[in-house]
Amino acid sequence: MAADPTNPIVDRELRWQAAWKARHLGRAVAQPGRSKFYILFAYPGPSGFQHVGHMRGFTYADMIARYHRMRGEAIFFPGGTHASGLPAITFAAKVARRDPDTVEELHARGLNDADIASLEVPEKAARYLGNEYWDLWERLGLLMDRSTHVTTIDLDYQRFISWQFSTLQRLGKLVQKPYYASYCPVDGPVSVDPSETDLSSGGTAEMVTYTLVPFPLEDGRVLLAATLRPETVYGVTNVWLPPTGHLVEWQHSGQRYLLAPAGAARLCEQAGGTVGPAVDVAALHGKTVTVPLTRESVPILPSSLVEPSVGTGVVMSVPAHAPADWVALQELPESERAPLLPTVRSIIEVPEESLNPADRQSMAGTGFPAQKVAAALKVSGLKDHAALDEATGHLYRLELRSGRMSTGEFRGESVATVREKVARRFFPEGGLEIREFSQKVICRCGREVIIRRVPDQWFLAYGSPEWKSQMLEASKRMHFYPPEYGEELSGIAGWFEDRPAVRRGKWLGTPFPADPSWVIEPIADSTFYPAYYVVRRLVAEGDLTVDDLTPEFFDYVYLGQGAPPTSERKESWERARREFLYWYPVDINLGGKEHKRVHFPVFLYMHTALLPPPLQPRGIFINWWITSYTGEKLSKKDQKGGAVPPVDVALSRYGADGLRLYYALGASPFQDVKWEEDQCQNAHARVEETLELVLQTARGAASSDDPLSLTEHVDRWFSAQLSEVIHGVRDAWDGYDLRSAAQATYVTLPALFRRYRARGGNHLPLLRRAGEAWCRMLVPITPHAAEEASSAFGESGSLASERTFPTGEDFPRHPTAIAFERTLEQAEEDIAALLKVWNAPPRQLTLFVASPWKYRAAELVPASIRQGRLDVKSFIEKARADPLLQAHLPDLARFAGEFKRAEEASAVAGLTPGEEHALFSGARDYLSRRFRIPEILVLTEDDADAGKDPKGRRHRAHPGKPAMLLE
RNA sequence: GCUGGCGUAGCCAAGUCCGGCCAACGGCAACGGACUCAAGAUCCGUUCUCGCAGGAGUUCCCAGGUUCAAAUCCUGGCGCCAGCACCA
Repeated sequence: MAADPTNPIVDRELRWQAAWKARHLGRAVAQPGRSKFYILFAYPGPSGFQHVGHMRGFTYADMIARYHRMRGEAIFFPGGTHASGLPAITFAAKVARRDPDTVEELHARGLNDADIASLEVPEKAARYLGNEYWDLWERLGLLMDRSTHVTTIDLDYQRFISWQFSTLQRLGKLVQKPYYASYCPVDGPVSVDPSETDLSSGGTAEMVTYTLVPFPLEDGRVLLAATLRPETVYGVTNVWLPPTGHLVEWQHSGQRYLLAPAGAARLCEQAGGTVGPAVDVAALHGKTVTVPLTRESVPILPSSLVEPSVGTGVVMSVPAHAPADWVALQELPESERAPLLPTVRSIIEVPEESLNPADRQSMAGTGFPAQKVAAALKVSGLKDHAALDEATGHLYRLELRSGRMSTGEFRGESVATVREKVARRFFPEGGLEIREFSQKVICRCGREVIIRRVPDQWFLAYGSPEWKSQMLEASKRMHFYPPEYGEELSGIAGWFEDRPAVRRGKWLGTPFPADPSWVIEPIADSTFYPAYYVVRRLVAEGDLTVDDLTPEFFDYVYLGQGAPPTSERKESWERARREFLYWYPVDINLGGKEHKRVHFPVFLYMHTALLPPPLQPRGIFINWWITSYTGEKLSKKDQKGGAVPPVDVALSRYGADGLRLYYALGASPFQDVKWEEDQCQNAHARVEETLELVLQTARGAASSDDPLSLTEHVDRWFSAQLSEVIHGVRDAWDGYDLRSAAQATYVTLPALFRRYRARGGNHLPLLRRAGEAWCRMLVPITPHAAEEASSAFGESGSLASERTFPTGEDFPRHPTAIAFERTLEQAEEDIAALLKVWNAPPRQLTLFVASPWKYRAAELVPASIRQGRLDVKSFIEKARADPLLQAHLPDLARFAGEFKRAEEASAVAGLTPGEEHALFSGARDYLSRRFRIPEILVLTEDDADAGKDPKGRRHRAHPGKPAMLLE
């Protein structure tokens, strides 16, 4: 990736990045006796070029790491790429077919045709992209340790994964059982997912599982119907077969079943058995079969509703509850229909009160449920597929959600629970099912993808109650950002089941140690890797070799079992063990919200299985996404509402600091943000402004460690505010409240400096100290600007990034100064309000400070508050006893109500009349400038006479709230 | 359907856990002003309604409820988004 050094922003940032590198700031150095901080983000899969959305989380990780570094902790911030599975293969395939966008990107990055051709090899593509990612991270200013860089297809990583799986197997975390996998007869296992890496069509297909229901004929053969609603067997009136064509015999466990050829072929793949002779359907029409459970005899009838390619091509008819069956029944000739009608019966009831208004409409009228729904949705006949499907789906959901059986042995129980119980009755030795895709799935090779039973699939036993509770137990001791995720996790654990751990087929990954014909799947091999980063660094530095990475080595390093093999390896092995114990556990694992359901739970599962409690992870941080205007997760192709620039373009426009501030300031991390380039532009401008403002404070006095002695009000106020803001920023960082930290540092502080200047403040040593603190506060979010500012202060010997974060302790606090200033601010608001309704340009403003007796009265207010309100009676009592107030009793009654508000101001401020007068007198120039009022007078209520105040406004004055006269 | 999340002024987005300090942080955009020959940048101000005196009225998806007091708590409704299994 070519960064353009002629761009001044880029140039500045490259310079500081080089400086960090020269001082090895990203390098993880264990410092025994000092606390450490291990943070990582879920490594990305090398599936293409990264965009501004990906960088959001990565940048948060760096901000947090940088803050911890400034708290004096040793930092471990590694990174890698996850090439296992399909991403690299997908990318290599795009290169191989010379996808125009991909080729253009590669050319733009300076690759020639030969380079591009080499990327057709997935492993090479993965390594190339991995390096690109790292370059990009460094350009963003992330201070990471590049010696940890690993790709999951590296040999050493595979050694590690191999150990992980042998160990899991030893611990009994792997179990073998049958599994139904999508499978191409030519290419073997394929993945059915919307990205269609393996497919030419059908990526959105879902796997549908039908229950099989046996209907014995008199001759012993069994018609095999397929259904999604086995509980409706109690309402069967007949069996449907296609009008023409043939069925085949399927012989399985000693039975002769009859079903359509497509279904028989599927069952052979999924359950075994063999296909026997064909049988013409016409020979079956009119015969009778026995309904299971009810033992009734019902006829076999032809109907065009049967689709031979779906299910078994045999359908059990339940006219009362299946709209299609009802309609088919109506379309039968009268001679066949008449005898059937009396047998139609409802077997499921939906209580009236569980219907919502829409349901109620569809279930209006009389008749059977299927009849009513078909009528409500205006189903015109069997050919009216759209309406029929809708009617079927509607009734299916309604009865599943709220229906109860009204007949049979499960009478009164809910449909949802009865469904499975009934299915088990048909085949006591274990239910027969047939699985198929909801739409045709075609492999890249052109063959149709089928579902095949894999009898000996290995699973990770996440469903195991002990393992599950171990995992949840560990999660209770963790910190989650946002905290709600902790709660959510126990919900996720509720449905988390065993997951396939390995598979056969073409994808990248580590061979399964127990049987190398399997490859370990990509989630299982990407959740314990934080442990490997520690070792990887030592391999990269040459302290360890790939040959060292034996199972015994990992037992020794991670589990503390065994001993180094030879005396010359002893030291290296021991060092690896020490480093691991130093850096572990993981303090924060950060990832996008897509990882909530799989990656993070498995990350915890793996750690609880393999490591003792003290080494369990301490925290998980989840960031939401940058989305496009349509609310979709952002991708480069989705550019509605404005083009999304590639990261390097965004970097040259807004700088790394601009982007970083955008991420931090735009929204809380726990919220999707719509991509708006204006916001970036603004963030960039704000960085430059802030830098400029900091640089201004650099001029003047030299640095000094002496305590500041402040005598002027504005200086005291400024110092006190700084102390408050800095403490607030520290608190925000401690809670990883990035947005508040950013807002205080880049919005509140600049405003504070401006007001200080506007109020005439110019205490150089104070400004100097404030500027130095500010520089360091800029480091976590905008590190390049921070270095630039810091160097302007002439601080040498160290970089801002290696200093400590300000504590605010060296700014004297003056609580009353803040309250005084607030009094002034309140007066400013009042003046502004007056000016708003004042037409002419103002000539003069007179401020009247309240009479001393009002201050005295205000002091009595707090003692007279009853249930949050001023109790006027007791207030007057108290005043009556005070000599100063006796003369003003009538006024007191009039002002009592208003005192409530005015009291707040003066009680906080602790103002005396003299102080208030001095405060406003001192602010005359400032107010005059700010409001463009030529003349400002400050009088007291008592020393003004009626001639100066004809409307008597001066009597509105309260302590802390002067009366005003605008002329 | 299940599970989770969300609905705040023109747009983005804080606040909601722990009710009052909220006409509601911040940003964008727009408008006015300063500066300028001009534009841009920058700075100041305004942007729910009304008001020639610092005030009043009406707001935080909708409808109820609790409370002296609700964007915030409770009940019901409407609407939007994501994940749902091998896909990292």
